[in-house]
Amino acid sequence: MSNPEGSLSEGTEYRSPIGMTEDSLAVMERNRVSREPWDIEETKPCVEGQERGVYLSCFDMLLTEDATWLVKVSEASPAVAVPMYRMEPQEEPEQCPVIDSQEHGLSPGLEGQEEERSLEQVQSMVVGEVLKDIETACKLLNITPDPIEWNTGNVQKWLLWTEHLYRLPHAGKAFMDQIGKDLCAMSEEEFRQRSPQSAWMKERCSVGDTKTTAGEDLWSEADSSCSGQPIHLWQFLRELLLKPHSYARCIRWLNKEKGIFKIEDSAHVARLWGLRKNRPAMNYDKLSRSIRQYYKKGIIRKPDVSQRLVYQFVHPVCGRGGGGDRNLPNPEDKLSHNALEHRFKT
DNA sequence: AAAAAGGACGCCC
DNA sequence: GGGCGTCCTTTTT
Repeated sequence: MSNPEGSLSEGTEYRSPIGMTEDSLAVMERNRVSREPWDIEETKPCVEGQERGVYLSCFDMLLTEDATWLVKVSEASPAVAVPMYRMEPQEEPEQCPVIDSQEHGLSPGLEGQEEERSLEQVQSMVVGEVLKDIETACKLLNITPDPIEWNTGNVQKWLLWTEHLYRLPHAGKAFMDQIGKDLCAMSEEEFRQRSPQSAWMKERCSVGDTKTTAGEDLWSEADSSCSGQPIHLWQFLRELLLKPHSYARCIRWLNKEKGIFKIEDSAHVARLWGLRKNRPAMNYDKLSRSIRQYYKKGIIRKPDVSQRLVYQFVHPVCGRGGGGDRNLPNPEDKLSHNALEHRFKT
């Protein structure tokens, strides 16, 4: 039984089972690469960087911001609280309750425990994905993932990358001649003093209005719509597929290499598409009609063995992150990606 | 019942 | 004209 048409008024937020809005999820998800979630062990070296506190790092820009969003959401829905101080990967998550049920006047039942687990998973995902992003960025920049080893050139590279990624004002001069060790030793206050403009930008991102489409806007900015063109449905689907820890519940790869994906929750995907296009009456019937238009154009097709809600990108293309997450020819995408690589690899 | 397929028409860029 | 969004009928799962 799907959502009756038109029942979702404009601006209505989809609330996931764990109590987070789509917007907050979307913000969490920005700029990540498309590797599978849950495997955070491999990026352990980066955790050291976090502990040392590289304040103008991807970690800071993403993690602190994400954590703030998480907290904001938790404030809006008291049933779910994600304390900021619990963002580190836990060695024994079972013993580290995320929800302080006493503080929030809730008695921990089976449902509560399940929510706790979900939240722990979300936290691990956020941390894991951020760490992966850092690792990926470092690979792309050809620098070590451990900031303590960065020389001045590495630091400037990282700054340039971060500024570009988050559209921050140029802050490189403020950190001229700084080596990674300096950055790691820097307190947040020192960082703010050194680059008040960037600090302000960060603040502004954190204080977004969760009730509006702020999250959506930020998300859009960082994704397909940065070209200025209205997003295509196939691009949107790809975006969702690239963010499995957010959207795997509604759409996921069956065979990433072949571009085969399954829509697990047609109503949800349609709702997201409707939100993105500001079409509150969007439903799967209409969305699927648009997908079927792609058959003739050779963009999406039904897989050889046709299954309900399973489609296939006709031209899966491997891309960034080495995970084969590019699925369609997109000249603009490719250009910008190549330009980025060229710009930062030197 | 939900999904799939595709025709038809309208709207907006 | 392209890319949907909407509505529709028929067929399949």
